[in-house]
Amino acid sequence: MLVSRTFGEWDNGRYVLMDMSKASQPTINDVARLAGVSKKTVSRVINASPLLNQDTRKRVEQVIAELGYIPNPQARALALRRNFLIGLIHDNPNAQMVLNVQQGLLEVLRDTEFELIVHPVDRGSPAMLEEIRRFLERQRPYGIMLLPPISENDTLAALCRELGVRYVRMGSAPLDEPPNMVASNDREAVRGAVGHLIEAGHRRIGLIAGPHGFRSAIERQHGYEEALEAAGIPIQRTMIVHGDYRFESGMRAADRLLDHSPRPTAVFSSNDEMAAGVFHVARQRGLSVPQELSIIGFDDTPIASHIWPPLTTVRWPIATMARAAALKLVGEASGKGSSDGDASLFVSTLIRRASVAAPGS
Amino acid sequence: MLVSRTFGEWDNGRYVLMDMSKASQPTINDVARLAGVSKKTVSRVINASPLLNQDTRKRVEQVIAELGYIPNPQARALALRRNFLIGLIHDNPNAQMVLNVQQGLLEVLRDTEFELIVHPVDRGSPAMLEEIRRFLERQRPYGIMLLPPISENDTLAALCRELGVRYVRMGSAPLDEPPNMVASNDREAVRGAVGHLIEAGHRRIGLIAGPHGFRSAIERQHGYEEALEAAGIPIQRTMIVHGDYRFESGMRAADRLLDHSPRPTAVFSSNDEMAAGVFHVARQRGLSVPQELSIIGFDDTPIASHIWPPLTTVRWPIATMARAAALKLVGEASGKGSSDGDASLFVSTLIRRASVAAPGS
DNA sequence: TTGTATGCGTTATCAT
DNA sequence: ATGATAACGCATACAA
Repeated sequence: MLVSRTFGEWDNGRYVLMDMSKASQPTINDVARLAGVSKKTVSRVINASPLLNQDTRKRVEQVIAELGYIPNPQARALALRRNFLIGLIHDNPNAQMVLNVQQGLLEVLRDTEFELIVHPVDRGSPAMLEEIRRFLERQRPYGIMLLPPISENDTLAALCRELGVRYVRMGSAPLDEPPNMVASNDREAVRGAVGHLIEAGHRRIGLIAGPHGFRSAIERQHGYEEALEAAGIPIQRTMIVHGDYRFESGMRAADRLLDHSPRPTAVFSSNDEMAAGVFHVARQRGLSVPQELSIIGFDDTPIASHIWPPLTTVRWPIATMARAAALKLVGEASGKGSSDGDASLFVSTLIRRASVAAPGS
Repeated sequence: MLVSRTFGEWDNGRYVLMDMSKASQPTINDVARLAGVSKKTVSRVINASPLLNQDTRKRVEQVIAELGYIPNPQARALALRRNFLIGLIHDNPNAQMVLNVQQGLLEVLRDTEFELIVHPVDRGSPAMLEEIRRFLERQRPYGIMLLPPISENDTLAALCRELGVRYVRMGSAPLDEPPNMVASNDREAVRGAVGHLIEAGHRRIGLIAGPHGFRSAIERQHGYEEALEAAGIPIQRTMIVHGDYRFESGMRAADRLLDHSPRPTAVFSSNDEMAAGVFHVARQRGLSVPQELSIIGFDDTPIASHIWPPLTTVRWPIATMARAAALKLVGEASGKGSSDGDASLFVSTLIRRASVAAPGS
């Protein structure tokens, strides 16, 4: 059958459009017929083939515009044997971070033919890897972005390579080859933050570390330890308490730390949410921040600036990292030059607010 | 050509698998040949056709399992002339809400063949509608979810209907037919919250309203007014200040309200973030919360429980609403019964914490 | 109950 | 420079 299914028809040697109100979208066939060329020529126009007569190109483009023709992504994907989907796989680190990543990713993906499909998973579930494998095998995304903490899972990265799926891992330290990674320098950032406390005169500085097994937790703890060592302050194990990155664990950890005597005059918390827990405990104990207790957090989430007093914290350039990751994933494919897409290491900065002061000030 | 491209080949009357390491995925053809049936029969198995010999079904299923065969979604979409994509369109209300929605949506979509593709837009941009139209015409998603505040845009809803795209709007009040809507009862919820303040003895209650033109802002303001009226308290225009749902605007609004004399003894803020701004201003002025100033917020974002004192606020069941929305969108198509999918009205609840007390207590 | 032929909208091959 | 024809992987109409 040579006549388009619904969109138009030949009438007396002339192609006549149907009423478009309910008709399905125009296809490449409709364009071809109206322009009086073959499908392949239209395809060439769409894909910006260089060898093409300027006149025919213009004519075809005109018809495309008139019809409002849009190529069908599914058909394209089938013919090209590759699609234009970027997957975002994460296990709910924190809302602000996930959203910042989505924003950064989409800034690059916008104006390309790529779409972002989000796929949260449940770390902890033993079936997680199988679940991700099914997702990858089914959708065969063009590439995927892995967020911490599951980005630290080397087995997962191996799975991607096995399946031939492009991937970029986001993390607190370089944990893969540059093309497959965007990393912040958590260790150095924390070293600077704790150094800031030391400069302010603090010597008894508590650490609320992240959960065991998290790369970010390890890096940040190392940063803390390096800062103390550099200042010649001995590291006391009792001044290090682990939390799970959640508010309540921050409260528990603060309680443990503040039970010491002499008590610490400052606390570095490995993220803002736990730092907020420290604020609570300080208030319950009648300790004024920052006069009697200085606090620094990590992440610069909204809570850091909304809490009282505003929290000094470490900000890492999440959106920037996400943009870089997107460029690594679709850089060539989308024509967007990877001018700065080669960057894979990003510096975090200390945001100084009101939660730090000299001890006993 | 009758022989599979890469996956296996006929050898001496027997179908032999190739080395799978680098081969592309098995297709329906491979399954058909290995099982000794036609493609159509395999297709019937996949789509759970009722008229099918149990033996052949089992045999085919076995082969499918052995091969790890997964139907290609793009090919399916092309043949079925409909895909399995659900779009989430929003203009970044707040991170927690977007993420909660995603979570609720995906809870339903999990185990179905649907995937979620997120598409933030820029309200304010005059090209927004055209941008969304392009997205819809290109991807032709099976359905889309619209988040406030753009969900309130009737032109957008009309666009969906014009394009024949299923949609569900999420909002602060019923703004569409039940099948196309999930709504919370903001007005009633705020009435209750402000009623709570009145019961505690407050008579001078300030309102920080949301931005003009937002349905949620209007509903919440109505709730405030209804509560005052019910208690016979005259509504003073000077006790109502508009913000833009952001922290800083909450501070500005609080400054305006607290400049009054006599000053209000309580403030209802139309969201938590602005309420946090009120906390800041109160602290700057040396006003203790809740003794000298009671505060209630809206949303129950993490900040509400992390701030000091913990904020009394209104929690609306976002994830539940998102689940209901997902059921409305894919209910029949996914086989998931719409047992409670018919619900389109959801009740919010007042979460009582420590930011409310009797005036002057 | 199962198979054959054909279509979905696009791109690739190989002509011309 | 352009076109005819055959994929791509799956589903439907119609036979058998």
